[in-house]
Amino acid sequence: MSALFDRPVVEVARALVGCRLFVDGIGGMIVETEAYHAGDPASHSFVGPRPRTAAMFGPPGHAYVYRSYGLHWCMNIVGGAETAAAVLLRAIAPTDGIETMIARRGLSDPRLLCAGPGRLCTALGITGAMDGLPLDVAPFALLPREAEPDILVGPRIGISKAVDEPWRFGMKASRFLSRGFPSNNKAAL
DNA sequence: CCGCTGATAATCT
DNA sequence: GATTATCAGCGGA
Repeated sequence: MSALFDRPVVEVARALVGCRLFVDGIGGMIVETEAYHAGDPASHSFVGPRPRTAAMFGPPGHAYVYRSYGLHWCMNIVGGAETAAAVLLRAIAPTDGIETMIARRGLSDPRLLCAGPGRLCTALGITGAMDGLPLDVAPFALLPREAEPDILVGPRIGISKAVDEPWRFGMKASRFLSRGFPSNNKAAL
């Protein structure tokens, strides 16, 4: 498939920063990601295939959508050289359909519309009904980035295993990150 | 700015 | 019964 996904998932996560994602034309630029795969104790795919995680074991370029803490949806882009690899979308810089996002989110601060995995799914209208769907077919659209941005690197957020792996990536110039990065970010890789 | 807490349901022990 | 790849609201520093 796409050469984008034919590399270690950590590199896929880095390469997705700056790409653009739309659902029914609503979305913006991906500015924060995290990498997971089947050899990673923090990954949903670590314990092998389950009904919930079937999409992670499916083809690259598809969505893996799951419910988090009982109330939020979170979306991954499946892909990477490892088994059952996927990239969690943690933040998007909104560009298109901002009025719709404001209505769905119930607030107008543009910096908080898509700053977090649950928030961006609400803003873009992503639900479990989209689990497993291909991202190159409507309602989805995934566009390559135009230039390689400066990237921030840090440990992943909200996990209790493999907490020191520097597999979280962010766009340095973005004001739309879900949280800050460690100040001494050496582009480890 | 920071930390605490409740909400809520699939999955696991 | 406990845990979880979270968020919003609150109160205190």
